[in-house]
Amino acid sequence: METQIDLIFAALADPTRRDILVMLLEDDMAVTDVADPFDMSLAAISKHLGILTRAGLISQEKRGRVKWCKLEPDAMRDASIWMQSFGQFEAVNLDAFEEFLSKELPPDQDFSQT
Amino acid sequence: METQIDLIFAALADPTRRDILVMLLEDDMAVTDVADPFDMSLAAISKHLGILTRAGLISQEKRGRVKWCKLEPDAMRDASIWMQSFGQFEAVNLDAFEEFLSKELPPDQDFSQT
DNA sequence: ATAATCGTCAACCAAATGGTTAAATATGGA
DNA sequence: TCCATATTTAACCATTTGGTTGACGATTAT
Repeated sequence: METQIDLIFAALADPTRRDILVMLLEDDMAVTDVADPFDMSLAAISKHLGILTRAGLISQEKRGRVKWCKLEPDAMRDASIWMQSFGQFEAVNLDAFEEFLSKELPPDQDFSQT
Repeated sequence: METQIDLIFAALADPTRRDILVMLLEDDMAVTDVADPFDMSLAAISKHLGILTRAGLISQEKRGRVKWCKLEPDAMRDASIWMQSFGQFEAVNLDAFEEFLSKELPPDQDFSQT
């Protein structure tokens, strides 16, 4: 079973898809316009957009014959939070702290006479 | 050409590898001990560790016959920063802001007489 | 010296990925 | 109605991915 975070990281792993997200930062875009700067078929871009959509990173809405792509930053936030919370745990990694202490104060050192 | 950030996001896309990273948060571990909780061959875990290593997310050091795996949180930070800076740009997305304004103040409204 | 442990490597496999081209489906405009 | 535009779908292809098993090299223990 593929979780949402699996889909988000997998989507972000491709440079074309990250570029698309950056483009959408500027403004909502039609599929054709998204495809324009890339040296790749429209069908390929359409697939990339499908992957971004399934990951929840963008949404697509059809108005008339053009389908508009819109950034959905909340989805990105989920993965970002995973990483940041990871950093939080890292900050309180007791073992690393203990190792640090053991280097500062070698365990066999005797302070009882000082 | 695969950039470091490609490798990092691809590495994070697999739940087994994310689990391994969480385990390494606790302490450095031998390959065999990393593999233990997983219902998967040692060789498979060895491959996952190789992918994490190439992404720079962990490092491996062989002491005697055991190879120790160690978390390298700096690498994660690169991808985290990509996402966060993305959020920064989003915060100053002028077009979205303009759209917000246009909803609050319909453009054909006439304030000249008030 | 022999045996057990730690880990990788090679060969293989099925499924997923990222691309192509060509045809099909809407929808909009003349 | 007929043509052009916008986008997806289908079929295909090469490569990558995530897993397996079995053999192997290196190290440690008996």
